[in-house]
Amino acid sequence: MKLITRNTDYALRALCYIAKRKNIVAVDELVKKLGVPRPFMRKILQQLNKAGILVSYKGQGGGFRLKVNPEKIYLFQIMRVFQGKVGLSGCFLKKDICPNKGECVLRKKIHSIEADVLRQLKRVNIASLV
Amino acid sequence: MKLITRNTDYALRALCYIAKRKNIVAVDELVKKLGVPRPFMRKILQQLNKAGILVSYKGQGGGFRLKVNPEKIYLFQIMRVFQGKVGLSGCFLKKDICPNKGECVLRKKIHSIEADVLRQLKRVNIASLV
DNA sequence: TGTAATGATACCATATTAGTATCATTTGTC
DNA sequence: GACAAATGATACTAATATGGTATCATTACA
Ligand code: FES
Ligand code: FES
Repeated sequence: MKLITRNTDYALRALCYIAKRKNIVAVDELVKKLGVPRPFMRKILQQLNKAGILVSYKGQGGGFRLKVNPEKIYLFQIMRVFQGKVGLSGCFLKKDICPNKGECVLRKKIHSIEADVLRQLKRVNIASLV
Repeated sequence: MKLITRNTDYALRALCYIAKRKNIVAVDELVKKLGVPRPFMRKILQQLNKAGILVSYKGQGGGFRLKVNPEKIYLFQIMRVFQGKVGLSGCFLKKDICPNKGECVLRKKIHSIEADVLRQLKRVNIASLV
């Protein structure tokens, strides 16, 4: 079981690098510095752009920069982009139409743990990683 | 992203049921009560048996019972049986031989979050779910 | 207008998860 | 002892998620 997948991890490193450089950074530079396969890196950056975390510039001299301050980009956000929402572990029984949902202790406990994990992930920002 | 997979979930429910019944329970009974596919349920129970969480009895009147008190069976253990260790999200860069390992802030942060998740998972026992 | 960059999209490979099928072994009951 | 009722072991299949490639379109600077 892993909390963080590869694309989240790469994304984090890319963001950290871009945050340090404080400038527009092109894919090629990131690829060289981080050793991630170029097409994969491109895809990841494009996703971050779509998610509103990066801003992209096309054409010569183009690349990516952070859209907001690194203090305002949270681990939580990045994970959501690449790994979807946390907390989908609903009732698997009876095709998710469990009548028991309201009182189920298991469900409640798991939810509270998930909530706690989220709270932590929301506290880690890119600035704190640089 | 889901913290808990299906087999962990089924296992938990099965364990809760067995804990309540305080008796030897056969697969057929669990299948009827929980609505989980029979062969899948069997596989799960066998894994729990191997993991030392259940004890099995063969032959007529056979089935499964808890090996230890439900207070001493933790969510953490069950997850480990079906989902492996938590915390494998090491450095994906450079084929896991990152020279940077010692000082990497990202790594440290993630580790501390993982440790926290584990701490919580270790606190939830089957008795508290029944 | 050429070229250096990203955008969009479709595709492929591998791993993990979810589930099935089958036969062997043990054990209580007649 | 024979038989049936249970689990043990193991191998297989299907679906989904992850990790990654390939290709062409679009934009914008020089
Ligand atoms: S049994 Fe359905 S939500 Fe818990
Ligand atoms: S960069 Fe390798 S462990 Fe963080």
